[in-house]
Amino acid sequence: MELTRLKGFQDLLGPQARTLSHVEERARLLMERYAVGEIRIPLLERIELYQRSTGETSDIVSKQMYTFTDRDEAGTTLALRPEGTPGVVRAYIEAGLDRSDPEQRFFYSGPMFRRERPQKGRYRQFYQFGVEVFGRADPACDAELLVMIDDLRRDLGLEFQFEINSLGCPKCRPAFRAALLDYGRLHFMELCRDCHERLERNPLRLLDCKIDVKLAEAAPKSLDYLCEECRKHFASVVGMLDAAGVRFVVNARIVRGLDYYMRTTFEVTSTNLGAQNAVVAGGRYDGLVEVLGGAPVPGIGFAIGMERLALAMEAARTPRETLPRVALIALGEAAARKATELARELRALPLQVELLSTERSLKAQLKRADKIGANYAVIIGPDELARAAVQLRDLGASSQREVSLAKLAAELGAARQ
RNA sequence: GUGAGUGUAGCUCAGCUGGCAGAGCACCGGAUUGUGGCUCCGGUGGUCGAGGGUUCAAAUCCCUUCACUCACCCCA
Repeated sequence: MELTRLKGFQDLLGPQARTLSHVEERARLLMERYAVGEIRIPLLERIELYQRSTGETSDIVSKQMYTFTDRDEAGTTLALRPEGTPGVVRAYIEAGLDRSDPEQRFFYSGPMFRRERPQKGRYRQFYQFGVEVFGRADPACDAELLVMIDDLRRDLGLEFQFEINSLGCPKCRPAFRAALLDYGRLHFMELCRDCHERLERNPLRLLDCKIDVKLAEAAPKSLDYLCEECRKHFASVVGMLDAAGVRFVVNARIVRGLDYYMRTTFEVTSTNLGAQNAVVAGGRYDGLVEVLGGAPVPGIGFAIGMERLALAMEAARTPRETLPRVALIALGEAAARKATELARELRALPLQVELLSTERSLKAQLKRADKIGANYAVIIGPDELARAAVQLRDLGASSQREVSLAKLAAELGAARQ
């Protein structure tokens, strides 16, 4: 086969697709309870949107975007969205909400694209479910988002580790950054090769080096450099999380790779996911709306890695209840007509009903019923048709009895319990 | 971009120092005229990832290449 799928792209069949949809359905339900409205935005944007917001130096913008030139005269460069936040902020400003009605909460759900080397839990097209809140600078908002994630976790029956940190604001971050830079230069000879690179590009990243763990742990911490307002904000968030019963740890090494984050940042991980174990990440980005040409409105948000969450679900083997499944077996043309009508009736109960191929033998159809995991087989042939009845077979118990057509729905309805 | 591992039937894999390509599962049929699973019998199914080389002979050895997987980087 030569027309195979692209590297890092995946086909999700049956159960896999189902798990992903299930996670999305639960998240959507939660959004309703948190009064968060939906936003649908394009998959394609001008490249400048990401250059300005995500940051030129970030790996995402500098080497992971799928870009191409449009066919217009100007030759506009377009990019498939590598993340959701910039597009949402753009739409928010474009709708004039930053001026007319700044306090807004949105969620989005859909595919993102990054051209990275794929590995477990990381794909070139991946699905994110994200929430963005605008116009709220108060710590209660930060805490509420984390509580929201904890609610989803509980609803899905999973265990997560929450880690939070504060990166400070434009007032206090420069001092921290400078201290980190000094530290890096002082210990330059002891740093790994990647860290030499990090020192140049993004000193904050020194903190999550996995090689020189001791060196990273001894490095200056942003929490020690917070200004008075940032310190109060962070303490407030911590207090609210405690009060709400969210279990978390403060981890001074949680930094985000994107330029726009400030103050509260967080990362939520799940064990047994392999190396790519971050299922949710986010933080506050108070300057971003302004950077993209809007009013100075604060913002905060997070994104859920949907397939990572789905992987965690599969690993936890969280069972889901499903409707009893009925295989409808018809023998002959007249019976098939009756079965078509019957299927509709049973589905309305509701039951999962699969009408099997009416051209195959009874034996073949029963075999098929077993294969698809049906709980019951309803058999209707010429004899049954004449008596206005069906054979109701319990495939688990291997028992079978004749039931009149009039009573079938009631019988199977009782089986739903 | 870097490193490691793996490519043999639809799936999981065996195949030793080179000598007739195999097993289990799955699929189809039969044993059973309209009764699944269990059992028994039979059957379909192969570019041994691809290309080149060594050899009387290559799935096996050598070279090249491609794909997949995991990890690094980075990130959801």
